[in-house]
Order: sequence, then structure tokens, then C-alpha cells
Amino acid sequence: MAQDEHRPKRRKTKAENDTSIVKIGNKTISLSAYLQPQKKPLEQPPADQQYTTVETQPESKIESEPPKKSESDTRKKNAPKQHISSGDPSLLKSRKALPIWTHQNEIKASLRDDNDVLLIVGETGSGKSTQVPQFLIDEPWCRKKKVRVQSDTVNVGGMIAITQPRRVAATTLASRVSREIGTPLGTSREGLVGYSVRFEHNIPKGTKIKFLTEGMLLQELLRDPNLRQYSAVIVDEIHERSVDVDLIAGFLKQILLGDKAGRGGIPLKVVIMSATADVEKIQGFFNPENLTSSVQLLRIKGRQYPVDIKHTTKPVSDIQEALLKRIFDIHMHEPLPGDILAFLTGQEEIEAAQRLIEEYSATLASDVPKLLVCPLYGQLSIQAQQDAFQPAKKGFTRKVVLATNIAETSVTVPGVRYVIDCGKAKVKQFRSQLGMESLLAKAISKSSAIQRTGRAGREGPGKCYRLYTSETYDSLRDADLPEILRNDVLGAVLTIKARGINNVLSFPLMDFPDLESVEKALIQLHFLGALADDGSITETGKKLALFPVSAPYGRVLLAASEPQYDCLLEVIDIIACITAGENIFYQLQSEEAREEVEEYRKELYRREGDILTYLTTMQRYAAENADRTGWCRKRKVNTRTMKQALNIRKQLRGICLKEKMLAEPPPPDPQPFVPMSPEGAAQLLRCFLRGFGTRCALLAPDSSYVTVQGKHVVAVHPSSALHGRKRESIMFLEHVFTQRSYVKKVSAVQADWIVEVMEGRG
DNA sequence: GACTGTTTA
Repeated sequence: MAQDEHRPKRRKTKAENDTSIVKIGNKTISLSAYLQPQKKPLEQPPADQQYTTVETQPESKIESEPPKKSESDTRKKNAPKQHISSGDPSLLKSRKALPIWTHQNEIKASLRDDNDVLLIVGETGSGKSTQVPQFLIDEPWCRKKKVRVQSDTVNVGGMIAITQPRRVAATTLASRVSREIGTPLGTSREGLVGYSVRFEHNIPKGTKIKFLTEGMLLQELLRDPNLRQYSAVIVDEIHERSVDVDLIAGFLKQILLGDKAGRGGIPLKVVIMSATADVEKIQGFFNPENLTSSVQLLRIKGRQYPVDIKHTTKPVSDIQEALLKRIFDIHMHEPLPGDILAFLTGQEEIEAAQRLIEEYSATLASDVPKLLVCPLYGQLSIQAQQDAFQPAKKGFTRKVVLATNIAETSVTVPGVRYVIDCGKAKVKQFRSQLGMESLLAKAISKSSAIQRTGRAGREGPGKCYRLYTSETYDSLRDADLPEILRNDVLGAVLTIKARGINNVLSFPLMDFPDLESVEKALIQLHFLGALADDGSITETGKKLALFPVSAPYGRVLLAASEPQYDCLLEVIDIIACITAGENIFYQLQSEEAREEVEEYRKELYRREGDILTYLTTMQRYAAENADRTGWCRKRKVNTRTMKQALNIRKQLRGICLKEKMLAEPPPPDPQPFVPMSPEGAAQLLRCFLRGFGTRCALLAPDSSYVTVQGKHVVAVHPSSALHGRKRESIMFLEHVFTQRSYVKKVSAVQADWIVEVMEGRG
């Protein structure tokens, strides 16, 4: 294990230059408590009940029958209801045509007996996500068992969890598999397949296969560290290497290596599924020396048409020019139908390219097919995104989709035969030394380039034009840096600690973040009151882990429920707006557009800054009962984001009620709008300082802002209500480096409030 | 005067 080799080295470095004493405000804390060495190689999940005897009892009489019974026989009798049939016959044919179908017995065999881990590498279209859970549900080890855990009799197993990085994948896969298996979702209260994603749970009675998002499984781990309801966990799309999937891999490894006490001795089977072949790392991670059986590996061919790859002969200096030439070359020489998908880095580049293409295509002769340009990026409205997925309405037209890497994994554009790849993508990188993230265009990885290329071969043979040389391709990194090495690890550290692992350095991770960034996270968590001076998790920390928002926001929620602040409903409204995804305010491109909405937006803006502006917007939106969509349109407010904000508001209110932070359910909408008084606003902002006291800046004599911690010059982002305004001191919720160092979500505060909070008097 | 992409009871 990589982190095993590195850990002693890190500790040595620590001892050499002792930075383990850190001052925060008036507090001095010693990091050695956080970073204590541990003799045990791995910390076990908390054995909330001590394991004494294993008494594996068959739950039903079928299980005590002789094991010779044929599979179909067992199936019939084991069925909760007669609807456990062989599935929908019309779908069975297409299932049998999937490349994975012939591996069915192999997959079953590789998880029998003491083999608990299977790694499946399968390209897109292999059918692994839909078929593997169906192959496994009738395996003998997949039955629910009654066992004794200390003095309690508990059920262990019976279900298979399958994780997905995105909500839409979890729900659509569940829908597909439920139809294949013969118990379609939504037709009955009983069924074999269900899903669980944020805001949406559909778990029919008798569910054996449960699709869920990665975050959802992490949340379940909080309540049940041993995942007792599951016989197996299938981790899909592990190659995407989200922070959540890395954490899940760590928790699964701990359960695999543990003494199974919390599961009454019953093993958990783990299937890891990946689209790319970075096999050694995953295999090595789950296959340490002390595991008796080795990790089985299965490779499955995908169903992909061949794609002809063309590189440039010389490096490209002007991407826009090369793109334009390439698009019109394809357009003039390749037959219809066959749409073009071009990967660019961001909105700005896409808009510029769109203008150029449209200008040039206007000059084309009338006997040449038309070109329809569709931008595709996350900030785009749903409607505009839909246009990119629809075939061109007019005939004799070729569609050109100009996309960010949203089209690499998150969405699939149909009809594409030609891909143009600029070789770059914007990547977020957190710099823990500066407490700031950057968003800059960087060279993509080989794996990313291959993924982009594959988008040309979904429906037939295709071509991929790379706007870089084959030498450049050879020089690319094999895989992208996993997110856990690019992100703030604050959330990851809290997630680990809240699930009973005190020594985060002992937690198994495929890639371990810098010690320094872990230290920074620990210090920040200590400031938030989530960790005690000895580094152990506090009650506050446990509460923060319950909220579906980052720890600083969670801290603000907790502060808001204290009598001295008493502004919980307001804080919930604000945090709901902020964490709903995109900015609730559309960015206005032209002077005209700005003038058009000015009158309407004026009543939303507050001189205190963005936090109060969000509050006003949510309150006025919720007070509007007749036509919310029209209300949004007039103010150029993102309806989708506001709807999401209402969902989050409801969720947060629910958690706060359950946690007794709210005494009673808030009155239902619509409530009359009452603007918050300046005094109330001041209290609200002081409350936010409890989470963001470390993110403040003071106005310097030269009118720039300088951060209190680190003394960095920052500019107020143009999206902020305080852009171009001068305030004595500001608090910001985000700090991003793009063209320059920007702070976002900015509010005016008073310097003495900052001192107050940092000295622990807030 | 500027905005890769996901996700959480």
C-alpha cells in the first residue's frame, strides 16, 4: 500500500522541522495529537456491538434444504412473491447480446467460497452496470441471515448495493434493471430493484438490488459502519476517482480486513468496476499481503465502433483557428448524417468559437449543408442543453456541439461521428497553503483523450481529430489526478473522523493527500469546533457530518440555532441558495440586459453584500405564490437553481427539526416578505463569521483588498453585489484563482467582529 | 468584468 510506505517517511519529516505547534487566534494546539502514530496498521470500524458468537441461521426453510437444488428451483421458492420471474422476455434477448453475458458463470464463481473481492474492467457498452447485480442476487451468499451480535439477533445481508457517481445514472439504471428483472419501478409497492439518491428514494418492499449515489452510501456508513443490510457492494465507475468513491474504497477495505465482528462474522463481497485499465493500483489496494485470497480480475470487451484517430503534424498555436478549419474541412468532405462534437475548455472559448463558426457558415454556398452550432456547458439552461441532444430540426443540416468536459462523462450526445479534441480542460486545484482553489486550463490525460475519442464511436465508425501532435499525446499523463489530491480535504477528513476513524493517517486510501493539506484541514476543523484539542471528534463535529453541506456552512447552521444569533431559518435560506449548484443570478452579458432587469433586481440587492442579497431573493421568491417562473424570468434568476434551493431548504429544515435545532416546523409558504433590519443583518453576518472567520480581507489604502490570513491581494469577483464597492472589511465564502485572485460571495463586515470570532468570543 | 464537472438526511 502506497500510504504504508509513505507514512513513516512523513513522520520523520515532521520530527525534523517541528511545525506541530500551531497558533489559531489565542489558542495553541499541538498537531502531534492529530497525527499520532498508530501501531495497528488499520483502525477498525467501531464495533458498536461486540461480536461474541456467530450463529448463522437460515432465514427461510429453503436455505436449509440440500444445496443440490437447481438454481431455478431455489429461485422460485426463495422468491418473496411470484413476480420474481426470469424477467421481461423481450429484454432478455438484448441482455444475452451484451458482452458480459457470457461471463456470468465466471463472475459468480469468482465470488464464491472465500473470494470476497472481484475487479471487473469493462469498456462502455459491456453491460456491467446492469447485469452484474442481476447475476449475483441468487448466489447463496446473498441471502439475508439472522446472526447474533453480542446479545442482539440482527439481520445481515440480503441486498446488493451498487454505487454511481451521478444521480441520473443511479435512477435510470434502476429503472432499466427493474424492467429487465420483471418488477418495473413505479408499478407496484413490491419489487426487486430500487434506488436511493438525494431527494429521491424508491425502495420497494423486497428490494434486493439498490442503486445509490456514492454520497448516499457514505451517509449510510454513518448510521451503519458495517453495512449490515448488504451482502455485497458493487462500486461502479471507480476510474472517475471522485473523493467519495475513494473514501468508499477505504471503508470497504476496512470492512474486508476487519474481523467482521459487526457483521456477525458474515463477509461482505465487494465488486469494483472500472472502465479503464489502471488495474494494478486498484488490485494492489484491495490485495495486500495479509489477505488470504487474491483479488480476482475480469476483463470484458466493450461494444464500441472503431474510431480513426488523427493528430496534427505540428503543434497548434491558435486553437480557435485550427478548430474552425477542422470543422469546415469535415463539413465539406464528410457525408451527412454525422454530427461533430468538439471539446473545448470553457464557456468563453465556446462562445467565441460559436461566433466564428456562425459567421463563416453564413458565407457558405446554398448547395452546401447548413451548420447548426449548439453550445453545451453546465451553466447553460436546461432548454439550451436540450438543443444539443436533439437532432437538427431542419434537414440538410449538420450539428456542431461545442462542449466542455460535461460531454466526456456526464452526458452523451447522440448522432456524433466526428470528435475534435483541443487536448485541454479546466481543472480545479486546491492549494492548501493559500486556502484557495484555482481553475485553469491544463493538458488532459491519455485516459481523458481516449474517453473523448470514444464519443465518436457510439453509433458507428467515427473519426477523432486531435488538435495536438502524437508526440504531445505520448507526453500526457496516463490518468487524471484523482480528485482527493486536487480538492480541499476538509470534508474528507471530517467524513473519516465522523465514521469512527480517529487516526486519519491510518485510513487506507488509494492516493493519500499531502500531509500538509491534511494538517490544514485538521486545524480548520479545530477552528470550527469539530475536533477537540486532542484531535478527537466532538459532538459538534458529529453534527456537522449530518448536514449535506460543507463543514463551514454546517458550523454556521449550528451557530444560527444558538439563542445569541437566533437566525436559523434565514441561514437555511441562504445556504440553500448557495449550495443549490449554479449561481441563482444569471450573469448578464450586455448593458441592455442589465438595464432591463435593474428595476426588478434593485429590490433584491442589499448593501451588506451577497449573503443578504441571497436571503432577500429566497424570501421574496418564496413569498411569490402566483407565478414563480415569471418572477424568475423578470429578474433573470435561474428557476432550476431556485427549485433546487427549495429542495435543499426543505431538507435542511428537516434535519434541523430532527436535531432539535428547530423547535417546531416553520410556517408554510407563502409568508409575507419582511426585510431584515440592519441590526438583524449584522447578527446574521456575525453568525457566518463562525464558519468563515478565517476568510476575511481588509481594504488597503490603495483600494485593494488584502486577506487577514496570508496577506494576499484579492479582487471582488464581478458576480458579487460588492464588486466595485469599497467596504472597510469583507468576509468571503469562496476564493478562486482564474484570471486573477478573486473572492466570491462577499459581505461587508466590521473588523471588530472578526477579532471577536477569532479570539473565541463570538 | 468573468463563470470545468459532480455530489450529500
